[in-house]
Amino acid sequence: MTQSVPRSERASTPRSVDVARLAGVSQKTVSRVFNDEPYVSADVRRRVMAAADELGYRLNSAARALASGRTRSVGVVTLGTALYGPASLLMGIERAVRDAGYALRVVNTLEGDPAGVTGAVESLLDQGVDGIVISEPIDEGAVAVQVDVPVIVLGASPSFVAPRAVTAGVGADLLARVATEHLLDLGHETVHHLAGPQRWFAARDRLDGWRAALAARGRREPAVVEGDWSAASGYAAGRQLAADPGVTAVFAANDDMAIGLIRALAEAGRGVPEEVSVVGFDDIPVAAFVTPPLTTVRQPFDAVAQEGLRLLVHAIEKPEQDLPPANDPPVELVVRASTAQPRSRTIPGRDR
Amino acid sequence: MTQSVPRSERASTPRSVDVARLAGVSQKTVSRVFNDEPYVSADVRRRVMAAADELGYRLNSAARALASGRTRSVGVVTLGTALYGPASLLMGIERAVRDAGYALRVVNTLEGDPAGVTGAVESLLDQGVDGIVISEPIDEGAVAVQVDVPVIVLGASPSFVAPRAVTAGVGADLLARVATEHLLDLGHETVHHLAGPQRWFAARDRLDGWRAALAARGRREPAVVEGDWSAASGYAAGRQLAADPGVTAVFAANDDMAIGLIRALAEAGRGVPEEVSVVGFDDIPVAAFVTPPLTTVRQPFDAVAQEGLRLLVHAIEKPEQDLPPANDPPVELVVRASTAQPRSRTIPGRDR
DNA sequence: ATGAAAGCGCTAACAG
DNA sequence: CTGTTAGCGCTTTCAT
Repeated sequence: MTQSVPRSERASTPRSVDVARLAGVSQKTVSRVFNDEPYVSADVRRRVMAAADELGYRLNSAARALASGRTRSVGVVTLGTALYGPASLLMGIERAVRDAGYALRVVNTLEGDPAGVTGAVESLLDQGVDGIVISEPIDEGAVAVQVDVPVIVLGASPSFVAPRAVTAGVGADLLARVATEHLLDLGHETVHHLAGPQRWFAARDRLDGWRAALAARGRREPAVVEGDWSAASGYAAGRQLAADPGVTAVFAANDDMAIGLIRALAEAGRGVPEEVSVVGFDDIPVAAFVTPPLTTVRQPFDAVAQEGLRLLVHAIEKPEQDLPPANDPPVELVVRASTAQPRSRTIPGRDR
Repeated sequence: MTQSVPRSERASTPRSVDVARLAGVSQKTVSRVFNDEPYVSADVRRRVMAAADELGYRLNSAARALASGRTRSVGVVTLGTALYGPASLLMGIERAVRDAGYALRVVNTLEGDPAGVTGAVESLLDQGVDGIVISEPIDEGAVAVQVDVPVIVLGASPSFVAPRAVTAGVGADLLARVATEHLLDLGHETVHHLAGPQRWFAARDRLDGWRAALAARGRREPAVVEGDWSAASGYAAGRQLAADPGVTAVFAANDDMAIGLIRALAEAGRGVPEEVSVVGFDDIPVAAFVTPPLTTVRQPFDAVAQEGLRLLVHAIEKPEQDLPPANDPPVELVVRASTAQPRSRTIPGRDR
């Protein structure tokens, strides 16, 4: 006999057949109702829903995925840091994914992880996602996997390559350009740059924007100082920059570094903004409340996430169509008290 | 004829039968190899792996989940904020989940979301997770769903109820107690508290710890000022507290609020730490670099996540066994420059 | 507008 | 140590 109680208890959770039986319809009809398919009379739909409710029925996503070949989920590869930028983007992605009707699976790549992005993507593929978001990646060369689902890279330069991959930009270069121009507009001869780690695309973009702004006005390009995003590295850079009297304006690639920088400057007796102006990047929550309140650039994380997801979902659901045009997210410079005109400008008769 | 080409192209991805055929074994053996089951000869294992490699075979997780009844994934419900604390915890959870061999699915509950935690849990259940982590929840009353998988609540007081739910504590009350005692030890008569929003368990725990510390020494308990975690709310609270000359020490429930508070105090001419000592909570990355460097309490996010996951995995994999004892994560007070002895103590010919 | 039948690719249970 | 058989609960395809 094979009629015996199969697997475990069997008294378990209800399946669609149970609902069908109770509603007096076929199992397929239950499926139709739960998938919002057409050709189900309002009455039947109601009866099915009632039966499902009574039983506490829940669609089995594994069975659904197996039968349909789609998991209705997207995976995101993140850097695994609580840094304000990446964390904000992740939250934006979660929201956008959910709004699009997908579930979200997350895999981090720890810095220094040998498997890196490739390993993370692989793990997502094992899980069977319908699409992949790579958030703020660092440069590790191309991803060495055969990826057969659409991939979108958020916040990387378009040079990031992968099959079926598109890029949706934070446009950090533009933002960096705006920050640099603000300093130039105030009258500074040139602007120094406290860059992020150059393995990060996000850091490189900011460097590019800074460079472009200087070049556009024919200004001298000072040597770049590189930090690691941390306030501590900003502090170290600040000690170095404080020693150079030619430094009157610094654009830091993120707010944490800017804060460390300002502290080092202050300790060295070079007040901000009296002697040196500083612009940060991100507009972290405390930026308006540190001393001095930080002029910074705000990134539109939610907009970037939404935009990226729009493209990804399009690629998933309409594979044969071309991608819709990308919309550029808004740019915002928040001017506070850490930037001012250079001294030589405010007190004309030479420097003070 | 049913022999015609079924579903789509069929030239698609390889399945375990394909691997089996190529390796000259049965399909079940392939399954054995991929599940690291015993009783497979080294030779067969090698052949199977080689065949899988050649074909680019990947286990189909949906089929596996359907057949086994387990998804090998855990879901996490988070608050959807980039605040340092919650974001750090999330990263810790991701790591712990992956280390435990599970995949991670994430659902946020936006503050003010009508569906709330219940909706988030529901969505995780729809996705078919094996276990659920609820991270740093806010109080919405009990979760109104029939949950048939283990649930662990991170950073909530044990009063949070749900079927099969256990709590792994951040032990924020203990940490808050340490912070308060530090201030008392410095000689302050009492300590004011700038609390977080009381709907958050995390905020309540800190309040409790503060209260306990005062009570233990028989100190007067000043009125609590409540903020919303933001530096802006800390600033507002600071303006209020600055007006009260009796305030010589404040314990803020997080660093952001502490920073806003310090700014307001400074603007009101009440220097930190000369006139007022301030302790924060979290040790955010910039805490050491703001002015003055912030004395704060560091939460062991990774340890909490690991500990929580250990319990959850135990509950998933050995449902009939009792939970192992919980290990209390380490406590750390980071003393920097925002705290000092009160003036009245340092000036008179008394102490020192 | 509804139903019947046939898998989706894998693991479980039991033989050998 | 290895293979056989029977589903897991749903969607697909094709009838009706």
